[in-house]
Amino acid sequence: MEERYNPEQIEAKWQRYWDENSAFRVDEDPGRKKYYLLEMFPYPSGNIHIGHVRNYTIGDVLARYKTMQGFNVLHPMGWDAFGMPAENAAIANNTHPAKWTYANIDTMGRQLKRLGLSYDWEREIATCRPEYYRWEQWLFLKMLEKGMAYRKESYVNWCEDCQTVLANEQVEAGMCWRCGRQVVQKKLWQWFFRITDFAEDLLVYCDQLPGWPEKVTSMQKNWIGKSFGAEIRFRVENSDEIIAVFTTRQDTIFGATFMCLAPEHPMVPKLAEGTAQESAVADFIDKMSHQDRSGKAVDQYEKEGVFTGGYCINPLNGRRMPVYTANFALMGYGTGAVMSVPAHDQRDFDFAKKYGLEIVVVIQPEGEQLDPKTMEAAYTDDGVLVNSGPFDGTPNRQALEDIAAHLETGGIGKKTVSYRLRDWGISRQRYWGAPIPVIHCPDCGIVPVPEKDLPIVLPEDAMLLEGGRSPLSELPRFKKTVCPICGRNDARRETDTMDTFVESSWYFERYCSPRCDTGMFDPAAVSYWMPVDQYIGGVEHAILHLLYSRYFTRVLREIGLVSFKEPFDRLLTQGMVTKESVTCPTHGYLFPTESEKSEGGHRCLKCGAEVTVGRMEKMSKSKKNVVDPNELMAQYGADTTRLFCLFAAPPERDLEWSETGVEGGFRFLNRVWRLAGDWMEVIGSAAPYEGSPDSLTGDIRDLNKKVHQTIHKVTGDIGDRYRFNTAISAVMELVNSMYGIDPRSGASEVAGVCRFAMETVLLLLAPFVPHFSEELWEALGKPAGIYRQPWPVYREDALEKDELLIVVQVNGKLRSRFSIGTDADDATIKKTALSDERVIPFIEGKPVKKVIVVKKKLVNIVV
RNA sequence: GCGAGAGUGGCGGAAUUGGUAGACGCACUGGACUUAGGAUCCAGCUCUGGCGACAGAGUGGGAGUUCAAGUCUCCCCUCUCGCACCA
Repeated sequence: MEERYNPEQIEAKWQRYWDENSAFRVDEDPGRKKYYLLEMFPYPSGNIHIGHVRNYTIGDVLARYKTMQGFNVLHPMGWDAFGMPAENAAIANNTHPAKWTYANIDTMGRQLKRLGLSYDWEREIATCRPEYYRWEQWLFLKMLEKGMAYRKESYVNWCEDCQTVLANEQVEAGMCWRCGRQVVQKKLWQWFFRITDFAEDLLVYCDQLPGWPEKVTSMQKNWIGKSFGAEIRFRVENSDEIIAVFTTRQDTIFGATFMCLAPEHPMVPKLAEGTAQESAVADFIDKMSHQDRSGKAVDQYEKEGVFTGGYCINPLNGRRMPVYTANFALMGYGTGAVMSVPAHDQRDFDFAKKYGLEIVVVIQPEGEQLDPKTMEAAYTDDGVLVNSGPFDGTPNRQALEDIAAHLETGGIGKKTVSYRLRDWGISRQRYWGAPIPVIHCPDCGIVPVPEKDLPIVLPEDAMLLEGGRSPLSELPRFKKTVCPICGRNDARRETDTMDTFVESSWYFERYCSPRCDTGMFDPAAVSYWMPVDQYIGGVEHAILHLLYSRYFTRVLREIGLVSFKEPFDRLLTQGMVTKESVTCPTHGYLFPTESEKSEGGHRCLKCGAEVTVGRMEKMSKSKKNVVDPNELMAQYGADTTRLFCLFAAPPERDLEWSETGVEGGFRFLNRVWRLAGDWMEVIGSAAPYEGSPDSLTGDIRDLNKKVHQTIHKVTGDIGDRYRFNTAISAVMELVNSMYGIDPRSGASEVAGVCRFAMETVLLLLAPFVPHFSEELWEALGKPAGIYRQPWPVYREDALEKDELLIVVQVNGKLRSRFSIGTDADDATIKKTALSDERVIPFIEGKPVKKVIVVKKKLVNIVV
């Protein structure tokens, strides 16, 4: 073996070896237990970043570990290749999204291979290829047939910059999730998936995902947003029209003094028609359509509204309630109509104060007398009903039930539940996506593309129009088509494409049979591999991607293609990678090289001002705190890069990047390398010691035990707990104790135990630093392929301690400790403790009240 | 406001079931080897007092349960993340 550890050379060598031997190729094998390990596939943005490195390294450790444990491990990789960044890049560089995407796939594929990840590259997929999205189009047709996909005209979130519709999930705080521009409302015909049909099922099963972080399931539950209440019908005065409201507080209905409708509510213009309010209402509606009415900006908007000119009647007390349209009423929740109870709802209270509307108290708290004239805020807690006719005196919790029942018998309303979840709008007025396979015929209307005509291929030679608009609607050879039903030749092909979240909602099933050309996947392959045993990715996908994937699995089940309900058995959400940022008061974020440490702190090299160092922030180009994995791998190699990502923090926590920490990892590998070199002469030809520890003595006996204990510890840390940081530190400890051993000394078993220790270190390190382990494994004279070696097994009898270390406490305080033979009984231990010379001064002259002996561990003397 | 998580040395983090707080690593300090060391090896490293053996304090703060609490219970503080005019 080489004297010096040269990662560049050995990493290239073993990557070539794995590649040439298709080392990680797998097939279905009913005789072996399968394990499907999946990391969230990347968007081919151009370069891998450190977050990818962390994500894929965590997955690779588990994949390699499971392989060594004897599982048939499916570990695939592919590309989430459709989407807007490709279009943006195409505009910026005057190229084509396809060209840009395929070039990036090529580059990033090489970078991932440079990390030594154990993927079955023969299963690589890219969602922008017709072979892939053709089956998505096929599924769309199935969903259309089953009524799971439908078209409706509706208000949608529209981004002026991106010239496209955004799903609710893609609106963050009222802004476009990609460009940050304020979202406006626009009415368009859109395709939807009926995800709300599964709202209850998706919610219920959140509690049956024990392998998921609670954080994620609770976010999903929150997103689905189930609330219990009642739907109540209010009659419009002098009309047959009915306005239905959804409320969770039907107990306060006698206190409802007015009503608020969302500006988009269809009743608003009807009520205003012919009244003095007509133009004021029209102005308000117009104003609201330009205003951001969700998210953060909301705090800044005062509650405002306009009287519509109409009234409705409170069905329980006949009160004449003015109907307003108000900015805080949302068309997207409940029925878009709110029965306003100012005394018991803060929003309604504010609104009533502003517009001088009446406040009627209907719930009195115990021992207090609320007076509408002096109230400064709504009273939202429990109490007893007043001013509520027959319900006076009822506790409000009880009244919730009673009033709901009363409404139901009177045919005025019913108990109901409302979900926050909306149907999934999937239409995108974008080019770089999977075309929606339908045809618009002037005679036949919406016509599904016949299955035999799939795929509808996205023309890859069309260039984007100015502003990034989709060329599809202006490309006659795509748009113009013949109606498959009536044969009219002026039918129009749908030019919207699908949301990219559609592709990522089933890719994990495609991996099971990625080249299947008879369906979305081969059912036998899917039934062997699915569900995914372990899924790993960023928490940023906690709602969107994971909820859609769960939904799609239900769709596939409904259609009869799969028999399971949940796609991902266990989920690990890894933390992000952070690094300290440097900020200058005038120049903003600085690269590390743009500031200098000097007396009195760090200074900006541009202006000399004192800079702020040390805030840990997510790595990003704009914060100038990124670490380039390519540079790291060039400097230290893939193994060190992997090692640090695993060692610095447990997977689910944020990882603080530290340059000196990386060097520490590199130092450790060098330390093992040197030790192997030192020992090689002695252990190179020795047989590993496999016997019982009983025939060993002294240091070498201790070492042998330490090796077994380390196997035990590392196996538990990787397999049960996913604590790679402590697994690595256990191996470091073992290596440290190996440094204290002279393999050339003493007993005849020394060489064998040392050989065993070294082999074990390499096997335990194999999932973490695979190239390094392969190289030294080979240097030990072993055949290449440590990745397929069985995982080491510990001997139970070697885990037992030779001596017990007993801790002695007096009144719970540590006072002494002593070693004693393992056969010592509690009485002996107690006696030894009581006569311990360091214990005596603390118990002398005091009566011993009680002595607690914890088996083989501790004595506590209470005086 | 609602939901989730976190708070331990100078730093990242250990402590798996209530039982030795600070494993492992980084930084720092000292020593060895060396022409030299930013290489390597050995040692030290929570705080306070003491030359020292030792003693006292100590896991965000406060109470409690217990022979024993970083760990369990209650209250409070701080931070991070998610959702939020949700009727």
